[in-house]
Amino acid sequence: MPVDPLNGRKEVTVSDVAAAAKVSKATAARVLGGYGAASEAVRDRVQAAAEQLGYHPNALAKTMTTGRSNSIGIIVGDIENPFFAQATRGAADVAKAAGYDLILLNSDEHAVAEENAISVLLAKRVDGILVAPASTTDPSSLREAVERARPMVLFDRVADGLDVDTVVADNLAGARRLAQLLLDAGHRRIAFVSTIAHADEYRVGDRLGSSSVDDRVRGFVGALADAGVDDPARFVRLNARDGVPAVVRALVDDGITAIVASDSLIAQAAFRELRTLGRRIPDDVSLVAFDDADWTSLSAPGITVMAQPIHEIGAEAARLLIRRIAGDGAPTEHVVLAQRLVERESIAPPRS
Amino acid sequence: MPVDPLNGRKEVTVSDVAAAAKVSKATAARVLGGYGAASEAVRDRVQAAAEQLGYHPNALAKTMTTGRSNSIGIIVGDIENPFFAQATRGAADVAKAAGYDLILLNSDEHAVAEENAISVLLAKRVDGILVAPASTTDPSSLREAVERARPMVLFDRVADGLDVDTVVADNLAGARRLAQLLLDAGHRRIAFVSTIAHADEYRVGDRLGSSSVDDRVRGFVGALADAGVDDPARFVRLNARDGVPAVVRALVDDGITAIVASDSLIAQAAFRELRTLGRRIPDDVSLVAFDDADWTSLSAPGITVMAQPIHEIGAEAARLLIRRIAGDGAPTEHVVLAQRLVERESIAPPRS
DNA sequence: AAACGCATTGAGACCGGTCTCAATCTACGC
DNA sequence: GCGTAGATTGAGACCGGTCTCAATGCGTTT
Repeated sequence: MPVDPLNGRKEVTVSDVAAAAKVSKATAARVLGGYGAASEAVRDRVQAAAEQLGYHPNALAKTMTTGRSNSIGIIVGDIENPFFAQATRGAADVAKAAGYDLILLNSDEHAVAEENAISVLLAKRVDGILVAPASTTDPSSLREAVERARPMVLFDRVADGLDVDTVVADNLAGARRLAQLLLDAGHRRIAFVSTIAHADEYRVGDRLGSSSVDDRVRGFVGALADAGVDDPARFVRLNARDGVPAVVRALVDDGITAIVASDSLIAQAAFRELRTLGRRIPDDVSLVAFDDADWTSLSAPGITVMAQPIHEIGAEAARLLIRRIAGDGAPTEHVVLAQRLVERESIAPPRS
Repeated sequence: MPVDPLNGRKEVTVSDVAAAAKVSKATAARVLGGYGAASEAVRDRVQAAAEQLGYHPNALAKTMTTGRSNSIGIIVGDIENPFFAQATRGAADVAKAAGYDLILLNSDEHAVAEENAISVLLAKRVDGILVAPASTTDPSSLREAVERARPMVLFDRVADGLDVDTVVADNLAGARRLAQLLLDAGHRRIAFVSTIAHADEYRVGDRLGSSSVDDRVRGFVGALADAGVDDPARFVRLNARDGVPAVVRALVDDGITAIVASDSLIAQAAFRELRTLGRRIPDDVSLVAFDDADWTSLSAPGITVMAQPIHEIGAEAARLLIRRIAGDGAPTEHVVLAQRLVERESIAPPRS
């Protein structure tokens, strides 16, 4: 009867049950593990002994032999971010239905933390890994898992040069549509705001560090260019992490009449700053955003948003991963899910 | 050189490194595991071989021997709920700093799912478990972990009769204060709305299934009673899960002049319903709530809320758990963290 | 009773690391 | 050179389960 080092308490093993049931360890394991063959008499005896002794399986020992842990690792930027909480929930539900649990790690969108998370998960022999990559352009931290042939699926953003499955929302089309709404309302001075880090001011053709933001910017710029707006890239504001309020203030001072916020946190900060500046939405500045956060329907005015199928992104990523774990060797898939426009009251024609 | 069953790929073991470095398996393990003694020459040789062969540790094998997994299980109602996402983030940060990762499972506030989650976590030999219990009054699903002496800390709610550490917010005081604000504004017909399931209408002395809601109701009722309100229990509405809007409608029809929403989701539904009914906040109905959700500061009017220290609840729970894992045998602790009132514009005197 | 086929069972190896303790090595002091 | 003490090393057991295959048991047919 072994001793549990955490507290000296004993965990009952298959061997203990076997001895009590007067069968071999292998037979007891067959009964308790639910594989192989056992006579009804032996089975009853083993199960009675297991219940009597209080046997509980050790999943680690099982994994040691089978190589299967029934765990899936999931690495998100920050679980506190509603986007990741929802995607994680979607993934968790699909995983749970298939008999997997999730090991959760936050990367804070940093490559070092992401690489460390990958190592931890590989050491724990997870069956597969879901990642919202910290970087689209430098996926080096993800290569280890790929090289060790551990199934991996990326969600929300892709990683350039990595041949793995991906599940993202159609940010290009979503951004085009948001921009088009503003253009249709008569706006020409429309800004796009993101917090993403980028070395310089945005130029057409730049590849941004997050493909979801890159797609949004390209959709935005493309729609403006198609509408004949001169040099639309000058309306793109990146690196806003140090202060969305300041960026919004400068934009308003520059005569911007509409803002596309890359996510709901940015939109929230913009909303607050416009309120502070005494600028009315949408009379003075129209505001639209990605993601249908709760507040966007409760603010006055409600904000027109492009809602992502967040839950489904997580769920689909988990489905793909589980198929890979099961041995699916088909070519990699790149799923692009449609976004849904939610029109509210934050768009009006510019004041001119 | 073993074969990985997931894909036939080989993982390098300590034995492989030992052979390459011409030392025993035990010596190679000492170097790679960072324990015991090894000469500098041997150490260099082993590390070079490990790097050359691409050795990666197997955490499961280590746990088999040490009994320590460096994983903490966390069971929340629903990770998509901002409360749990934030608490989880708080826990994850403390855990990570102490060298632990989190295994996340959702209970959906169901005892069966919670019991299953406990079993999964125990099978995986997590070092400890954090739980937001599905039931305060029936903690049977949690007993297994306690009986098997696995460290456990409850957060957000307690479980009656379970001798484990707990971390909760001071909901009693928070509710008294919210109620007092409304009383001070002149309200006497104040309703408290919760979605919690309860067999009958609330009666003073009833023990509700979630201690956080129970505390809120008791604080609410207590404040009203102290203010001389006759039979305040009649203003408590439970079981609103099937339709906060209908509950709000009925309350308004009954001449209720103020509402205390037990959480921000309920407040949100009430806000929408009042808006739909054409009732102005706070002119017609004052509305206050627990939790400082984003939307409560962006709505018009902003909602006065009692903000919980959510992040800190998760973080403190993880700190207590890590102490227990480390062998702390002190009597159980019951931490009650203060809430913070955030006053906005949702309170006005009743119309009379 | 013997032969055959199938089901059941047990012995032993194995997963990949940690731990214990005796054997061996090394450095130092006399 | 010898003895001693401490450092280093290796052999083997062990964690708790799964897997393989030969041995055994059982039922049926000839």
